[in-house]
Amino acid sequence: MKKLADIYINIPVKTIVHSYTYIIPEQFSFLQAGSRVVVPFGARKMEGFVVKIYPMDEENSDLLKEIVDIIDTESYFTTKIMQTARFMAQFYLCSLGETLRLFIPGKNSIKIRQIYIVKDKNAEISNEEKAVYEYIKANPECDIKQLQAIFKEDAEIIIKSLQKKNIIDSDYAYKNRGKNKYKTYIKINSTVVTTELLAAMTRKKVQKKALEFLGDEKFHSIDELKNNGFSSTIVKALIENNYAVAEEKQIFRDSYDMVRPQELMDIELTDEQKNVMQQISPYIEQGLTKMFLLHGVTGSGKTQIYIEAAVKVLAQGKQALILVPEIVLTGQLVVSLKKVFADDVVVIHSRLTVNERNDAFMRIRTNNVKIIIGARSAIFAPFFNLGLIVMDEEHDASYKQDESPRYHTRDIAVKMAEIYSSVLILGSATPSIESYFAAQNNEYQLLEMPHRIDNKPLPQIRCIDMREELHFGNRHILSRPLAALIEETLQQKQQIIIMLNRRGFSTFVMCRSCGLVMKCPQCGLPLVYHRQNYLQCHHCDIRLPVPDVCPDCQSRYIKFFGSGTEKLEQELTETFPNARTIRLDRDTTGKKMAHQEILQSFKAGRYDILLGTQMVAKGHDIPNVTAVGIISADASLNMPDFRAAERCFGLITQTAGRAGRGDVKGKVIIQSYNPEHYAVLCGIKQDYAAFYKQELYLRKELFYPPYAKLIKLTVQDKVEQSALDKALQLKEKFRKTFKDFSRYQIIGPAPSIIANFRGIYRFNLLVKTVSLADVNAFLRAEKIDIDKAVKIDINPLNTM
DNA sequence: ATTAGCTACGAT
DNA sequence: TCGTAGCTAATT
Repeated sequence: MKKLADIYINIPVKTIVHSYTYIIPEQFSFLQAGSRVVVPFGARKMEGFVVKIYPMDEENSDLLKEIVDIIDTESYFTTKIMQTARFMAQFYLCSLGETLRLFIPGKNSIKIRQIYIVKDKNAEISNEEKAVYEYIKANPECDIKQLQAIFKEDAEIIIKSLQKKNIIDSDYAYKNRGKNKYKTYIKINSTVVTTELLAAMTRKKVQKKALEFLGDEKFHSIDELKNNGFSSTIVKALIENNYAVAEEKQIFRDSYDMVRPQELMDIELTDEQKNVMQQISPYIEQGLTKMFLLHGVTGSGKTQIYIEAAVKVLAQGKQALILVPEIVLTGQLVVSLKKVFADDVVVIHSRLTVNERNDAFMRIRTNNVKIIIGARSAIFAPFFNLGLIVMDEEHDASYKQDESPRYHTRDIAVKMAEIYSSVLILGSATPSIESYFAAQNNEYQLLEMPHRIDNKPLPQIRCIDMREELHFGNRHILSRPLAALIEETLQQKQQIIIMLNRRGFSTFVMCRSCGLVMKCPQCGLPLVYHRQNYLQCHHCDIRLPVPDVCPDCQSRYIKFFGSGTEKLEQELTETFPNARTIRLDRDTTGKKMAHQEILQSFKAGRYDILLGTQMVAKGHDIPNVTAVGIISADASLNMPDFRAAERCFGLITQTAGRAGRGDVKGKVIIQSYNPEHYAVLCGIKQDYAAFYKQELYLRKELFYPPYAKLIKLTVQDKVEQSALDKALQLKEKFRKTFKDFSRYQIIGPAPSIIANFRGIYRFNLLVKTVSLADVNAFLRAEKIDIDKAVKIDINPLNTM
């Protein structure tokens, strides 16, 4: 009897939330849930994911179409992946198709294109259409791109005309996106090549030599033979004479292959580290689900904990996933981990090619690799048996995906720790308020490492009130004390890091005659001036020329205001002409490895001063850095966002933590316009507990996380008023459904930070609730989950 | 995301 | 009255 399959279509569209049912044809009767298939969908063919298989009910089967092809012979999505994807679809209010596609490299397994075929082979064709007709006849799988390349703009018109006359028809062709890479290996055929045979080989000298080389009966690659002086002709002869057998083996592309394992040093753990490991180990050994929050100050040796935990997991024969916020931070970790785990390490991040990613996933799926390092997308790898998830810098905003589905890696990691029965370690020097709160409430077990390794002191921090600097007539970016600290550090041949969290030269451009601020024509945000003489929108990245005169009043009095890293760089080179300065921000790290190279050469001592955006604050360990300057940690305090203080405190603590990692005590200077703000005060004292207490108090007062859960709803429409009206209606419905103001609140509608982007107007509603599930159900009941005019962001990082 | 199908308006 | 652009609804 035939079977049916419920299938989700691989389409990232929120209006399609349910599965579609197809007939499984006889030849594919082996299909299982979790397989990827090709199905007809509307007029097209699409990739689909089988989620359920059941016997066919004869009644309405004639309405159903058949699966046309399969992509996998065995199930691609494991049961555990299915569970994770189901959780995500439920939690983030999107379709299972949308979440499942995250688990395949490149989000599509096949590439589908429309092709044209000749239907009527003997048709009478007019002269102007003849060439196209003949081309399609001669090239059975040609698509619109090929035809356009030859017949230019005529192609489309003629195709339409031919289709209308029923002379040609369209169909869909598809091919696998990933290509496996193979290499030929050969092995001596010992049943044929006996010692007697070798002894009798007098004529084929080179072949004899080659066979002696292959004496160990193991597989050797053709490359290896070539490198040892045996040409491909010899290899061919060996195989033809049946002296050797050949085999194709899949090889895995690995862009980190050049990072070779170094000699392993035995590292003695500190008492703090030992204590932490004692708490973690039992859960790993017994394979239990357990969440830890590892709160360790900068330089306390959290990485060593990750390594030790991974060693323990490997001993259990399981895999360990180590997540870092950004690709660039993988570099250092890869080196540390390769020291210990050699080729058992694989790296995954979004800049890998689809093929590299495919290979990495294959190695993980087949348990060929045990340690997986990666940025947030690595959580979607097909783990064989996952025993440990580490999330380093768990507070970091890059763990949140900014486009649909807007997941937070931490939410998924917590769920996966349950599903895989594994240990989760969230590590940070400045944990997110939510995570620390969860630890206080025993949802996570708190592990504290308050001391630096070897009891190195935390840096000494001084705060400079920039308002006073201005009173003294200092209009520079650098305060006098910071300039003095730089001078002193340079003289001692030590290194300096300076952080200014804004790239570009000036932060806004204004006409001094009429006050017009140059804004992005697409999204309306102020444009930033860059020294290579262009204006750039830091939201949508478009570049515009600098106007000579004001577009409004024609005045030539256009001035640049505010300071970015480019201006800071200029000031530093002017003030310290002998210092070697290097800048690190998104503009200097365009190429794939540039970030790594800049840090490497700074670490190697080829530069004295490293300046840049928050990139300079993250994760690296450079012993000769003894001084750190923070120019604008408090700039974010002026933003109307409830997480502004948390971000400011984190930035100060993280950046200051770069200083004094070697033998000399570090010195840090913070320049501030809000020196009395608690985020700055606690940052200076490096006092997380005090900051947490103060922040928690405010969060409770204002009903923000961790006391409330947030949902941001963005209503968008081409007509401003329609968007606003719709938002107001939604707000009204919410108010009617949730009357308990102490438990359910809705704020807004407020224009989005990019209120008008490409002619679409946006308004935000912010829901604050004690129960995400309740509001979730409400949004489903109101069909907001399938309304393409409303974007839903569960646990948004910013509220604007 | 695509596309088939329908409505409304303009040229013939 | 036909043709086409623009919008909507449906995709098993």
